Amino acid sequence: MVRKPTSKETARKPNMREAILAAAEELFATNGFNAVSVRDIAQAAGANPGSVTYHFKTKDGLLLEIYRRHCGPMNLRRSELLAAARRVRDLHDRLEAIVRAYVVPAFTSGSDLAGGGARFTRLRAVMSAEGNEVARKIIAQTFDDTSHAFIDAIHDSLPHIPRTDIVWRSHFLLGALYYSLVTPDRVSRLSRGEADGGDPANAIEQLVQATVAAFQAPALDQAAPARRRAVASSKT
Amino acid sequence: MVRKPTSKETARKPNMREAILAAAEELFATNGFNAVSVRDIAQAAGANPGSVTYHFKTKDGLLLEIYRRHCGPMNLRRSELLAAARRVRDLHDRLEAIVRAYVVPAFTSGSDLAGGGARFTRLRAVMSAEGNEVARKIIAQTFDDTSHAFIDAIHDSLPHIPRTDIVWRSHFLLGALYYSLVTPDRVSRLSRGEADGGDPANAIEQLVQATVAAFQAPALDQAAPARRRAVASSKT
DNA sequence: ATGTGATTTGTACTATCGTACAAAAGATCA
DNA sequence: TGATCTTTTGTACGATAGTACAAATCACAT
Repeated sequence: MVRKPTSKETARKPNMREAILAAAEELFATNGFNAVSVRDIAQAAGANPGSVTYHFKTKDGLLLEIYRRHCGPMNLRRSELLAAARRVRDLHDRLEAIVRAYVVPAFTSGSDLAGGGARFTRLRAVMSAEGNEVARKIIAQTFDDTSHAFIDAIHDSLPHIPRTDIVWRSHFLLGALYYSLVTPDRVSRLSRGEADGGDPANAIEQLVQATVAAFQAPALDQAAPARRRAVASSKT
Repeated sequence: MVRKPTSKETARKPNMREAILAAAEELFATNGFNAVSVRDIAQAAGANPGSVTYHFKTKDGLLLEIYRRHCGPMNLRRSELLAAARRVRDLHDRLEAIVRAYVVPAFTSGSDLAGGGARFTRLRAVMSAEGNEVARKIIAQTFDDTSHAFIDAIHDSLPHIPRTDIVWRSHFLLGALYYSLVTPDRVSRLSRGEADGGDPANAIEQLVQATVAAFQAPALDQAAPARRRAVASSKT
């Protein structure tokens, strides 16, 4: 007995469910979790508030489903790009390729693309800032593997830099990445219109170039982090 | 007629007002604006909910007062440090001093210190992520001058780098700074306990060193940002 | 001591929150 | 067509939100 894919076991009318997910993603990403009500989401999706409860049971459940929808494909894409990057021979080129593999999927603009997309990355940034519990749990258990893989890859291409420094610098990378997606207008404002903070290609190039240089910075001596030669010499 | 400073025109009992401000700052910085209720703040400060209304009128007014309290002193401190940094002769040392002047006040741990402090910086990070309107307004009109001063100073010490690139990189710096204060535990986790993400001195050194290197990265050619030499060929 | 203005308390009001649930509507197949 | 299941709607409930306000309390000058 062959079941038709259109009827029972999947949703009969997936449009509304998808519309709610998209609306919630957009609203959460721009306003935070607590500032957005279920009614706001329903209205933005052209649905009834009760429909949200029907599909996702709770507001937390809705957020959880957004994460479930994106995490897998995004990590897969990153893994593919990372594997390709690791095959680059030249160490400097490899480093740049690795950084690019980390950054590019986060900036994908496609709405339903497997890359995850800028909107989902921005959502993660906002949830992380709000200390959202649901997000914190799913992030730690989903992204840490990927993060370790990237850190290891970077470490391989920069053997003389201690792992600790690489962790810090990749942390800075993620922070810069998040912030670029959260307030792109600030770049436009501070550059007096000369740069478009909202242009993904621009942001990616700037971020990759700056980050590669940051990774290549000399290692910090662990023992005495406070005493550094540079600033003490002439003034201060 | 000489008025005594202790009585009428100031608050008679500033303790409670200060306690409310401190509690609100702490709660907003860790949970976001909307997740924290006036009653939560009052309870944390050992005060009555009505007391918050009395001193600050509205919840927005409370947030506004927190910003008013910190912005002035923090920018003053940064200006002092920046002025000192600009007097450094060696260009590389000067760059490091400038970055340090930007970073250090943001990490100050003192509770009522003029530096502004890590808690206030974290608050700004969270408000920025939430797209808080009150914060957005006061930030744009208070911090942009300082940001421009730093950008100009960095530009002076790196004349061959276009201003646009410097804007981007200082944007990344702020993002990294924010993120380090928002989720310091992530550093500890990813480094498997080898680094303490919560240690301000450590974070400052790592951030300064990585950022100086990022600023010193070669300039991006504005015309063709997509085509870069590094990744296409085998060597640089 | 007492009056006076500044603060704190207690409480209440209205709005909105997340969620539940019964009824209506739509779809699918015998 | 009618039976049955899924989805959508409409509405309601209890909890909690921000804020207002009168009464109580406090600190201090006279």
